[in-house]
Amino acid sequence: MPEGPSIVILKEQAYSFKGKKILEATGNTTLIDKALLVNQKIVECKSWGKHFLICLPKLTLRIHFMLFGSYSINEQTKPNPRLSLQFAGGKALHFYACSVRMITEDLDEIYDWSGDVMNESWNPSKARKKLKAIPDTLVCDTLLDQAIFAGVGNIIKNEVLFRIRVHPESKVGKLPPRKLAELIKEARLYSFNFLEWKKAFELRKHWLAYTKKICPRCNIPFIKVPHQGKTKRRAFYCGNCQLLYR
DNA sequence: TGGAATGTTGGAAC
DNA sequence: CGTTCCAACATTCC
Repeated sequence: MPEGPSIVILKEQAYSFKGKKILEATGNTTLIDKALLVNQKIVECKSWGKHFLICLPKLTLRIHFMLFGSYSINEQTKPNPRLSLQFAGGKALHFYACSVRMITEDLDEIYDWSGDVMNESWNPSKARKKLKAIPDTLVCDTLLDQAIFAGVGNIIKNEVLFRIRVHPESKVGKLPPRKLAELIKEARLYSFNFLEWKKAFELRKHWLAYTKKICPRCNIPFIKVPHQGKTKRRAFYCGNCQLLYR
């Protein structure tokens, strides 16, 4: 559930709770004072990268699903929610196995919306500038850097690199300008494809690289690296058609 | 059925 | 003192 597009889906589902008052807040979270939430109205629902944000008049709830987190709407589908918010008419939001935090600062001070690949104010030139500053970093690590590509996760990383035919262990500073531009463009483009496929419950069938064994372009076995780069995440790539720049 | 995985943090270690 | 490494968190699937 964790990559950026999935959080956008949640945000859109949560829009129907805007203007509704929290009647009760329960759950096993210890990091927030649940009493502060009661009788507060949801003013807005936002997302930044993998963060889901529920805005109340005086504070914002930040939900991060980590690796295992999940949610359900209205019906509680699992035991021991981390946080449950009850509304009138039996409506509810339930969050499981996630990190819940309270934000009291102005969101615009904390979040650079232009760094979120799913955001309408996504700024490719800023991403390019950030990448130029870290030329020796492996591209696989740059895609997972939330300060550059907020919302991109390991599935998107593998798919983007396959699409643009770049070996994950290429140094970002060695990419020709056109490839660098492609990297930035595809990070956003693929994320929106991911969003549409996920909405249609057909995400997996569109995977070309992630968890795949054979390269669909070359028909030869993919290389699988269990813990690649500084981020130590799974990599699936073709040693033939994904070029190594170094 | 043990191990690994769509992720991040915080503190130890160097 | 800055950087790097690793355990911890906690659920689901194969």
